[in-house]
Amino acid sequence: MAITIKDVADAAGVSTATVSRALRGLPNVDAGTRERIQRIATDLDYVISPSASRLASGRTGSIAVITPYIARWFFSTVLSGVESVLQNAGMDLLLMSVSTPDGQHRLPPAPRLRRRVDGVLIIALPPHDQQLHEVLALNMPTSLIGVTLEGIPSVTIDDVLAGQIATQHLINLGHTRIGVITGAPVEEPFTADHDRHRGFQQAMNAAGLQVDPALEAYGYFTIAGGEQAMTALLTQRNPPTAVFAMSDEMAFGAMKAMRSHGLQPGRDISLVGVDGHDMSEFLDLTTVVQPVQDLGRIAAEALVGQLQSSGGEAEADSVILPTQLLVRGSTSPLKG
Amino acid sequence: MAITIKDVADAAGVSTATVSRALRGLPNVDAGTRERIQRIATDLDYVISPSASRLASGRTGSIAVITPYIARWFFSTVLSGVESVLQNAGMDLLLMSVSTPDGQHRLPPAPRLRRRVDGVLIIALPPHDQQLHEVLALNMPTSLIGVTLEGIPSVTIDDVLAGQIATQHLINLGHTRIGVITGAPVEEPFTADHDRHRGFQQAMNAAGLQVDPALEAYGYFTIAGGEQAMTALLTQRNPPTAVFAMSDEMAFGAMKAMRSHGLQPGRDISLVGVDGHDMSEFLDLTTVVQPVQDLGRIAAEALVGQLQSSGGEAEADSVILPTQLLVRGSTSPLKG
DNA sequence: GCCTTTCATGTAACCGCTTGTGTTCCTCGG
DNA sequence: CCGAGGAACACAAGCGGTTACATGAAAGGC
Repeated sequence: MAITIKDVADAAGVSTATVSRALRGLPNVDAGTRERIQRIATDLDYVISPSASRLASGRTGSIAVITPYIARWFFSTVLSGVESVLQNAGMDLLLMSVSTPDGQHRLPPAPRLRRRVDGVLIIALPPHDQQLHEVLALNMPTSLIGVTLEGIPSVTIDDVLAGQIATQHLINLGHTRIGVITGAPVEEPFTADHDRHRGFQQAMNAAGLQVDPALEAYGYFTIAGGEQAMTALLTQRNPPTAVFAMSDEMAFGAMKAMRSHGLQPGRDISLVGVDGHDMSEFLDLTTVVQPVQDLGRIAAEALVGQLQSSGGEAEADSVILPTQLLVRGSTSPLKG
Repeated sequence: MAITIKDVADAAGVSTATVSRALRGLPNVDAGTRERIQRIATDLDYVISPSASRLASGRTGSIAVITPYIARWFFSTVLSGVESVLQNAGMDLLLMSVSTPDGQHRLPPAPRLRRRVDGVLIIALPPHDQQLHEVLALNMPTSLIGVTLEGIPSVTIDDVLAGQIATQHLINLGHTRIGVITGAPVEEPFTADHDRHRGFQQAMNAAGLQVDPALEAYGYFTIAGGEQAMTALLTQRNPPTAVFAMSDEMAFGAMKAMRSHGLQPGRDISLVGVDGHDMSEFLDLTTVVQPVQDLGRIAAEALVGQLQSSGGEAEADSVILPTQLLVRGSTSPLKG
């Protein structure tokens, strides 16, 4: 059997209680004793049993990250931000994905959370998602990333603003027939989606421009979806001269569609995305950059902080991180 | 306090032992009793305490996934495959990244593994990586993904073959001056890297072609690295007519470099990658597709299987998954 | 009809740590 | 010189399950 706290205690000639306190840095332990215990623990190659510690203390020292997708750029990038914080905090990161409309059958996450984690981080689940609410009903410390919900701490960007900035950029370039590639149909008012669209409309209205319903298409936040959406826009009787894609990946798809139609992004049609995806630079895509990794990092820090000062209820504050328009070659002034 | 197994036992008028057996599906429990207990447990909204269960049983029901990168395509895609399997198996997935040569300071994973997980999945750590060996020294059930190591179960593709296939494709198209963009310098014989290079050499030799050392460049498996490498190749006095990039992402970078030099992939220079990256179709890149998600899925299945039939030592078998050349527009016959 | 199995369940000893409640021994002010 | 206060530890009762072993009843064999 592996060696236990008892072995350390015996070797040090103290009680297990003292070892426990010494090793965890609690007060009321003589400096010399503590040092000796630490040395002995090291010598004995002692490792605390997390299960025992958790059972006794009631804290699990781990937090769950719930996400609809793992392999998509946005989500994995957020995840990497979260991971770095949790690693530094010495907490375990339990990763679990949830079923998505298009996805396979997955177990709902809520039952697997109870008694298993101290807190939950949820990445971009739509605000009315059932599984999201099941998790919230658990009433454990939770932080949302990329979505806001009344009363729940969250970290996001200002999606309305992002939509405005992108659209305004196109307007500034002289475009008036501006198309938009959104995520999913309105049945699914995914916050980012919805808010960016509002920003789009506000910018258009402010400029006195019409939003032509024929110039809206759904791209479902995927490359393939963006391609289809752009194809739909291009086959209009009167295609747009500029397009706002609500994510870079959809913009990539849109670029492909443009090329298939013999059009060149930035020359024949202007295109702006949102994200600051790794590949956007490579593809010379103008985009509204959001600090994706920071989204995860800051949410994780907030949650860890709340758990550690676990005394009072955390004031459910929502953090809003800044975005930045990055102009590249995919947008250019409207020609003649 | 949350309700415990004791409460269920009392409500059912049986002992906690019976509840434990009934709920876990162990034999020697009357069907009626089991059913009644299950119903009561559900009614009471009972959830087992993982910590208690783990402490008592000695099994943690969780496995760690160790990876150098979380946000890169290959790694997050493997991870998604792993996650789906573990979720179905009802196991917890602990995600931890390790320090990389270029990375920040991170705690070594080995100490955090002991007594905390039942098994470990390691994604593409170089075979001689110190942290890898620290983990292996723990001597717990482990499976490698994307790397092979004598005596350790692993799931990979045949990287030599992948290198051959890619190179042979270029040779078949009539190319003779073939450049190669590898990962890191030989100090770091990352398996995939090294093996793909061997495949490259074998194909070249078999065709009686010279491998010009001047036509080798390091791309470090990143887009930016690929771009630099390609730039280096293009500024040779006698540039290659075709290039084998050992990963799609490096190939993307290479494409960018080519465009910067006014060259078009597939017309002026042929380019083939390895991976089957999401974006490769979009960029019309010829590539050797590997089943990345399956890599993770199969490794996870093997590990879970080993843990469940935990009796005998698992025969440390290495699974090799097939690859497939996907010819697209980035490669074409050598022009007169 | 008696003895051996087999099945269903109970009993209770852990699993390894945390923490509230003592107990001792100093230190210090008055 | 005495009592109060506090620092440094020890004690021991959990935390909530699991599981080896014991028990009793029903079933089966001869």
